[in-house]
Amino acid sequence: METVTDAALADTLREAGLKVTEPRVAVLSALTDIPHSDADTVFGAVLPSLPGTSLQAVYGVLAALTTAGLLRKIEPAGSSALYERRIGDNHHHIVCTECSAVRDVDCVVGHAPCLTPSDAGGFTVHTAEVNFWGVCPDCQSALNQKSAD
Amino acid sequence: METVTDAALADTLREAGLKVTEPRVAVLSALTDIPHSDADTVFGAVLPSLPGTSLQAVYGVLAALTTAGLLRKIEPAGSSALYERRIGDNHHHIVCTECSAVRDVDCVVGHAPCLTPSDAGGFTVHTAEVNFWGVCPDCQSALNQKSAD
DNA sequence: CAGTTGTTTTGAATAACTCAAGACAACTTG
DNA sequence: CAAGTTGTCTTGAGTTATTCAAAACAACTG
Repeated sequence: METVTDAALADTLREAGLKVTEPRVAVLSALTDIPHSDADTVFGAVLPSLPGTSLQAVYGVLAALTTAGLLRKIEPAGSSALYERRIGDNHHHIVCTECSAVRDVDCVVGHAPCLTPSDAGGFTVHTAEVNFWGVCPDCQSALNQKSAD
Repeated sequence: METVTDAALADTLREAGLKVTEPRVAVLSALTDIPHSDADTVFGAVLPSLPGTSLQAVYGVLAALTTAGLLRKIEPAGSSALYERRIGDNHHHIVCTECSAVRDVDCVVGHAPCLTPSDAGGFTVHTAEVNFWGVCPDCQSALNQKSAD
């Protein structure tokens, strides 16, 4: 089942004008399974299939794929850099303040007034980023349990 | 002129239930003059008036003041943590992608639909954060000049 | 299949930040 | 106004995420 996807991933890489290498396919595959992963998590995910890989290689691949537009890099305050394959739509993220879990949040379509600041102070605005902070369901349960004791 | 402000800053600290110390007053004063400064910049700003200060002391003061609610800590992707005194209003920031300069952006009052995500996926949303990315006037000029050559 | 270009490996270095223990100063109480 | 207590600052070292550089290596081109 991996192989099927791998061919598609290889095509994706080729279309982006990148050489197809094992580490790159592995990283893409890992991020397909576990989005919002940091470099170390990706490294851990690709290690079984690529025993000779190093963390630095993962950093290199992530940087290359991000530059090529295949990955999106997000850097929530307090966390290390996370990567995801979902690109092209400007969706947002919600981060759990308890466990740092990240989840995608769709932007309300055709309804993005925050993307145009009232006064940009002479800046030319290129992109807008929205991050939400809250508590994920799991941590809510945990907190409720604790307060119930 | 500093002394006048210092008394006010001391009061601010006292009102927040914090002990009034020279490093704290100096840090508050520095951030009044140069907002959106990182720890190192603050350190450089307070060093003349407090020759014996260390960077760690600044980190400690910044953390204490942030916890007390006197400072707001912002962590734009790619930059180190920045601090500002403007708190209480949830204004946003625009960061220059060229020089990392930061500027405040007022939120459109009573007009914050982005603060309520369409689907929070079970998360309890506490706060929303909006960051803009663009090019500051200075860097625009620099870029225009370059392309005109 | 050989060559070129670009990628990965290996090793080390950097920067931002944190932790811990003792010295010290600020507010409180008598 | 002096002494005590509490909390802050100083000093020093350590951690983590990330980046840099050079040599070994593999992928696409013709």
